[in-house]
Amino acid sequence: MAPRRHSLSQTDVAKACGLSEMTVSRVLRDQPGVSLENVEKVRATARLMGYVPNRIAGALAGAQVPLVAVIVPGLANMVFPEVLMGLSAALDGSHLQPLLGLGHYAAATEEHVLSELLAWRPAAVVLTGLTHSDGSRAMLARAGLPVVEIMECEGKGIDCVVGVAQRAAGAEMGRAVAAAGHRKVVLLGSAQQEDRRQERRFAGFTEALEVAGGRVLGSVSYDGASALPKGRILAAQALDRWPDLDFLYCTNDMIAAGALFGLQAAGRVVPRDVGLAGFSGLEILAGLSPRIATTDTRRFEIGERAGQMIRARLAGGAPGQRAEIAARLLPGETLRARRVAP
Amino acid sequence: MAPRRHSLSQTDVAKACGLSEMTVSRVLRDQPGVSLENVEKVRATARLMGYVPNRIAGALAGAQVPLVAVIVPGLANMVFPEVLMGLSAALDGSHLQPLLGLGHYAAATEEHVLSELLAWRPAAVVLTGLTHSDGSRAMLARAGLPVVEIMECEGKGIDCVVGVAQRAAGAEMGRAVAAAGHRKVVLLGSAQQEDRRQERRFAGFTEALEVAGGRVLGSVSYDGASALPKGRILAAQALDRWPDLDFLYCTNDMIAAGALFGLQAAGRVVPRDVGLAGFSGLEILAGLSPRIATTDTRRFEIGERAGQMIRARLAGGAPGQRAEIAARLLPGETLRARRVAP
DNA sequence: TCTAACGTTGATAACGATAACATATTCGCG
DNA sequence: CGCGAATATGTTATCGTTATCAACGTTAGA
Repeated sequence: MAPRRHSLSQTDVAKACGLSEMTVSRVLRDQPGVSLENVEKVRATARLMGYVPNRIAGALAGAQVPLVAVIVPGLANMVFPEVLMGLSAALDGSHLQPLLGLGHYAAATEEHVLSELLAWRPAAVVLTGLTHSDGSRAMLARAGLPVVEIMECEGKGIDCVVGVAQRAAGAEMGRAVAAAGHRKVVLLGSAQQEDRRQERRFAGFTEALEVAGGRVLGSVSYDGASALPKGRILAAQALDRWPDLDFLYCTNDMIAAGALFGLQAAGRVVPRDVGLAGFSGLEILAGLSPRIATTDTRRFEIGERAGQMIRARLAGGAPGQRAEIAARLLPGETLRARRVAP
Repeated sequence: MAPRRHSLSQTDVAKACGLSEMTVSRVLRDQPGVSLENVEKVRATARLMGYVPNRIAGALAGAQVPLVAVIVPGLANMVFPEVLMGLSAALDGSHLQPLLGLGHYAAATEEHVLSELLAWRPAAVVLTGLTHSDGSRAMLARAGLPVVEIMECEGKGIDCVVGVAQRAAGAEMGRAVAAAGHRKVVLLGSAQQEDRRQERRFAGFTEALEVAGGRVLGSVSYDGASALPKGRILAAQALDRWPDLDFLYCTNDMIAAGALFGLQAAGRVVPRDVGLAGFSGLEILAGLSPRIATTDTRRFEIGERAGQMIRARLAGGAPGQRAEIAARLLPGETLRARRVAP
């Protein structure tokens, strides 16, 4: 209707109340030191006028910008959406808003996106993984704000770290696989560069397996997005190359599900002939039969914990906090019986 | 190291170059009218100093806040993550950043989140669906900014609308199902309140099916998140109640995949005894066998188109744009042969 | 009665950028 | 050679809020 030239400012509310802007500001931020009478008058007037405070102006004037920059590599596979839900849940109630950037699994892109997000002078930053470009590190050092690195927790972080111990998770699965009597394992991995997490997991797995008398015959990997058909193809390749394998350890559940179909198509009975395990605990596959062995990495909790850490840091908490979320082994039905006959 | 009192402003860069702030500002925004010599000097100095512009200040001074408020109901099922990826792709290259809010499938929450996001005075808003509370509508009217409503496109929007025609998509599947010779159909739906989209889709499906001689026997529905086990349970319930059904039309692919397993567990051959179809075209299930008939709703494109519309509107384009993304029927292998014997 | 302390309010100056206008400087052309 | 146009730069005011400090009225204690 009317030309929305200057969109209803605190000044307007102040005038309408016959009070100063400062008093209005105090009321709207729940600061103490305003008479009850005026608190109510301001609240009522603001609501009546439909006034929404301008955080841009508030941020410029105030000490802190209530924004959290979040950079995740992508949203293609439910892992990071779940993290975001956890983060969002933890941030609810504070006035902090997540500002989302996608790093596309490349440190160079991450650096570019980071500079774009830091331009907002956010109160805190959430990054994925512990590997970042020198440029990114320099920017973060200059900005001097709370940083939370999520997903991994092996290695030195910039500030706070929340993640699952990939190596330990891999090792736990390695022990379980060996204990179930599997001996000749092939790894189904992603060819994604810079995937330290998979690397660590596979390393821990391999070591634990070998200690227990098993052996990794080799690995095959895919590139591109993970999806069922990829797993099927990889399983076929693995069977072709190592016909006597008796276990497939897959880098994620989607690949594992595809591999399951691939094994069945090749006439192998799971887990009698060949067992398999995935990683992530994607709820989406919870109903498959047989239930695939996997490691639940509790992504919602990771996001939630990250959010809590940020709030703690902004409330004056100490830097350098670390939280290790314990990954949970879900044995499912694709490992052989736990105990081999004596 | 040094106390980060005032975090490196344009003024500092200007001083270092021996130029005015205005010239620096112009260079950093790629505005014309600065000598090549000074452009390079400013760029070099800014990079050297590690200067990152402050968008908060820029936004307050300038006409427009380069932020897009995006409210999606949730991130639990890949639909909205895919939309976000499309949106993010379309926004790349502009300086627009998405500011994310979760509406949790409730109009009241949406309204609250909307007011929180509008406090940032974003340049545009993206909302899900065409159903919003009066409060939300009032706020948007007052704000007077470009609004894009996504996913649905049947009905009147606030401003721009991008979506698939749910009714038409349902009808297309209805015709295909009837043409494939299926006659006795049960609907597997979600009990989610406020799901207009499913409602329209089922209505279009039912009508087209009946025109072609088929019949909907009834429907069963679930609540909570959609997942494979739910589909399996629903399929069992449906078989129990209508033993002679010969088709299941499911509200999404996850449910359909579960239903497929449920049917197989009950000894029905798909599609000979019972056919089925899902909805969404979740890439994640692309490798299942038999490939499930579905409707690809092209969510990435929806997000992308929304982003393009926003950029067009902000560049002075006309309001009220509408884009209908054509849903794509993917017949898969769970419909009977297209032609029944003559 | 006077002063100190408190509780409440308001005036003023930032915050860091940009819009709009003003001011050199250079160039072309009659 | 001088004038207008174009180019390049600088000056000033402003965006809407909050920090800071000053000022007010009131009450309690000396």
